[in-house]
This record gives sequence, C-alpha cells and structure tokens, in this order.
Amino acid sequence: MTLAAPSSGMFALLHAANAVEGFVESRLAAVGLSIPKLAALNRLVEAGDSLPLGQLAERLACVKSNVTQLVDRLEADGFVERAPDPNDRRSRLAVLTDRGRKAHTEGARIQSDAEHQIFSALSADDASRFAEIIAKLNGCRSKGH
Amino acid sequence: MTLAAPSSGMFALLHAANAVEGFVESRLAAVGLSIPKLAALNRLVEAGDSLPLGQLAERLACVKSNVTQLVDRLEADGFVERAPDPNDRRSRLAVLTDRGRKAHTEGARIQSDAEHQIFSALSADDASRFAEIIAKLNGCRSKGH
DNA sequence: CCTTCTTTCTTCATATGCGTATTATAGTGC
DNA sequence: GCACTATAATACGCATATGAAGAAAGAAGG
Repeated sequence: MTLAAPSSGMFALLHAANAVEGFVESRLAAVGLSIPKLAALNRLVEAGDSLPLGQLAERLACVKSNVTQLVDRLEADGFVERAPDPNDRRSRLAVLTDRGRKAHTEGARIQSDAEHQIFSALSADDASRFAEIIAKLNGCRSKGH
Repeated sequence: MTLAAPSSGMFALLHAANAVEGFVESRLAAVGLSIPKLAALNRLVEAGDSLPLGQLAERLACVKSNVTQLVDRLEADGFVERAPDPNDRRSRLAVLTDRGRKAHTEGARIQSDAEHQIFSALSADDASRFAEIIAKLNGCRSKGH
C-alpha cells in the first residue's frame, strides 16, 4: 500500500487505513506489540488462553503459514508457548503465557485509547454512517481464492 | 493487517481496506501489475516518464530502500529501466519503457473499472460522506518518525 | 587540495502477508 | 493391518513494508 494518490476512493481508503494502522502501531510498540500480534493475543484470550494453530489462523482470517511465523515471533517475545494438543498429535496449541496475558491487557488499553483519539474526529452521526459505508464496501469479496 | 475482529472502527476500516486492495490486486494481476507497481508507474507517467529514485520514493510516500526493491521488480518485469542521471552521478533515474507505458494504460483502466464496481455499492450521498470522513481520519499522523 | 557534512542509492535484517510443497499423523475402506 | 486420502504444522520462495548502516558523489570551508 502507501499510495499517496488523491482523486481516487480506493487510494483515499488505503491511505487512511495506512495512517490509522501506523498511528496505532506506533503506540503499541511501547509494550512490544504490533497489530497482528495483538490480534493473535485477542483471539487467544477470547478462546480461553489456548488454540490450535489452525484455529488461530482461521479466526485471524489468514493462512496457516502466516500463523506459524507469527507464533514464532510471539514465542520469541515470550507471549505464547507451543504445547502439544492432547486430542490430536498432528496439532500444536498456542498457549498464552503470563507475560502474554499482561501484554494483551496493556495492548487492548492502548488500542482502545488510540482508537478513541482517532475517531473522536468524527461526530456520532459520522461514526454510524462510517460503519454503514464500511460494511457496504466489505461486500467486495471474490479475491480469486 | 487482516484482523477480522468486529466491534472496532479500526478493525472494520483495516478489513475494508484489505478487501478493496485484494479485489483490485486480483484484477491487476492479469496484466502483471500489483497496486504498488501501478502506483509507481502512475508517478512516472505523471512526471513525464522518468524520475530519480529518491523523488519516486517521496511521491509514493515510502522509504527509499522500498523503492530500490520495487524498481528492481519493475525492471525485472521490463516496465522500467535504470538510467544514469545526467545532472547528478549519485542519482539514478527510473525510466518508463514502452511495455511499462502499456502496462500503465491497462492497469489504470482496470483500476478504474474495479473502483467503479466497488463504489457503485454507495449512493452519491454515501460517496461524498465517505470522502469527508476519510479525510478527517487522515489527520491522525504522528507516526513517531 | 583536503576534510567534513550531506545526499543518493544500495544492502541487510526484520515484520508481515501470500501460496505451494513436505512431513507427520489421523481416519477410512478393504 | 494396509493402502488412500485428508488434515496440521512447517519450510521455502516471493512481494511488500520498515529502518540502520555503508559506499559513492556532491558541496562547503579552510
């Protein structure tokens, strides 16, 4: 991404997403997180602290090879650990560590704060309109999967 | 990116941008282009077919090391060539080739078509509202550069 | 001229995404 | 129990982004 071209709805959208992403990422960096890392921790917390990698991939809406690497990095950070799955020896669980739980709590707060900061530029009316419009745009699947 | 989390303006925005990006990319692939490649060709055409790499980086709003690699790929595709800059021997020009010009024309058409398809889901009122809101969100700089 | 500062591009390490093998294990049918 | 097929994770190659460090060339001042 990072297009910086005016006069195109697409470029404007990508540019805004990029700006928002960078804004939030820069704040998350203070606790050693990135948006993908926080997203993974979110899913683990939602799931009760552990998930098979394939499940994690599905809930993050990304491919499994991606999660393999993301979990590698989270493991290096000490935020998750891999553990064998008692129900299926093919499978491995990503398990949240104490540090991971802590990072998740801090990250969630930071994300929430940053989001309030960003979206405070919008009136309540703008915000609901924004949500509607975004929902409509999300109908453009067909990525040739 | 690719978060797939509901109940967050940020996640909704990133998700929509991702969907739109994927939609357009899948169509551009037919002519051997990606969004970053098309963006670079756009800048070259705007500039009259050539630019020093540093200039290109600035106009793409990305770092120079990125452009070095992007131009490597465009050169491998035969869409641009590197040429010495007559005014400064430190500098190298990215010069559009004939194939590059052709790819740009086709890519621009594809992008425009895809964009119409996507944004046709929005009424004229939605569209202008969308543009306004996006502009407001773009005010969130301060990426800690 | 020579030293020093700046600019331009490249190279390298890293983070993130994708898709395609490859390997180990599971499950199914015979 | 064996052969086949399906599934889980990984390894590998590639595209795209960043930033830090280096090389080469220009500019400025003595």
